[in-house]
Amino acid sequence: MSANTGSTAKSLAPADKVRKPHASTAATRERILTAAMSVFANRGYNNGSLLEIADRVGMTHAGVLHYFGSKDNLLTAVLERRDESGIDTLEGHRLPTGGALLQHLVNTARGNTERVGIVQAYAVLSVESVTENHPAQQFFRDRFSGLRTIVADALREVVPPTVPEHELVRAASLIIAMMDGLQVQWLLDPDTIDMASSVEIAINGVVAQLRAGTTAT
Amino acid sequence: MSANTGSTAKSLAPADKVRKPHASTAATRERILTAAMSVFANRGYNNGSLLEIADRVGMTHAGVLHYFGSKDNLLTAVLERRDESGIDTLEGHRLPTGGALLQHLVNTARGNTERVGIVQAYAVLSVESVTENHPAQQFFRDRFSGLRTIVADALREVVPPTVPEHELVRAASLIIAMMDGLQVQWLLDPDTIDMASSVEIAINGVVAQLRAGTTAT
DNA sequence: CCTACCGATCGGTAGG
DNA sequence: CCTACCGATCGGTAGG
Repeated sequence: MSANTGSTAKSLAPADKVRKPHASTAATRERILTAAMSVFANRGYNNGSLLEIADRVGMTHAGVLHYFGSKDNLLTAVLERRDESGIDTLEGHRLPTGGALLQHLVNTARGNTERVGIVQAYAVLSVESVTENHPAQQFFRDRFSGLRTIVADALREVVPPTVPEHELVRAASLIIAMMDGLQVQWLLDPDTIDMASSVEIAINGVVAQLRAGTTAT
Repeated sequence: MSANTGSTAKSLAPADKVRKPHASTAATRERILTAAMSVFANRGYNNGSLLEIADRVGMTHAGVLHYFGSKDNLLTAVLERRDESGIDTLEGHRLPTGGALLQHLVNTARGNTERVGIVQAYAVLSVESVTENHPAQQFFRDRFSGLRTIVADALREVVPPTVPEHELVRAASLIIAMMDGLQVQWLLDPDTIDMASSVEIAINGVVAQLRAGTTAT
């Protein structure tokens, strides 16, 4: 309502229409997304409230709904943001392949140590998604499926071509499972879990096992 | 209040007081616990309601509170029940050690395939516990800590004595993390994840790595 | 174990 | 982006 300016992206002809009504809708949406990510991380989706999110941004909960329509939509938007945890970068942006991707996973685990909020958001939301009628269920199903493919592809490049496909996929799911499970232990006990080196050791171990072809009982 | 008797364990003299008012307090508590486990599994703790639990048992939510005092207490009681998932048997009962315990883990993973409810309850509640002020936070911190010790002890028996303690604990945390993470992927995609054989392969891999002493970078 | 009730909170809508 | 409001739900208590 009041005469806000705040130009951010779109270049407008000087005195075009009403001369920038708000502090840029896009920027406000970003602030809401950041707050929402944090609240969902700390409380979970069901237990996190629009009021708490709104308070952090300095508006009412109706204001938040004005920007995202519903709580479900807000969650979806949070999950689809690309800037999140390193492991998420796996999907959107350009990604390394082969050994470089495996190294990227280790780097991600290391970097995640300084991103508790994001780690916790994904840990909490991914598991919460298995509950009834959770709006993020399909998102995480697809995400795990995509991750498995990417990691399996990377493994393929660093092991003998004789290793069968299903072993690559299984190894990939094990690596992803291990990273996710470690995050939970680390969140509960940050001092006794060393995510970075554990992930590194585990990945090296999986690769070594695949190379040795000793994956049977 | 009213004259309850409810003989279940304690042997009472035949015509002692009022002669069986209810269907045994202990039995009712059990029925509530079973319902609560199921509801918490399907909805999580915060989102699961006393009303839904009460409905399954056929009473009002006030009735449930009569037996457990508060929702928090009910959760605690659910978590402390011993009959749950195999991996929980790890704490209470007599347990195998060494290779037999590792085999027990594999059997547990296999058996869990037919206990979706229990698996989901532990998966959901353990991760939900990392959120703010969650009543089960200490429970799961202790649980992970205890599991790490038990698995590390088992590993010690099957690898060379030269393997340092901290590597055993790290390997233990990796095994536990992997099992937990796999459960989430399996819950979302039961057909593409083979928990039993994956766990078996992973444990064998960890042991092989420890024996080979190649756990470094 | 129920009826009755309370205060609190929640997501969403109207309507500007 | 707010005020004002709604219906729904929730955990817990009183008081039997």
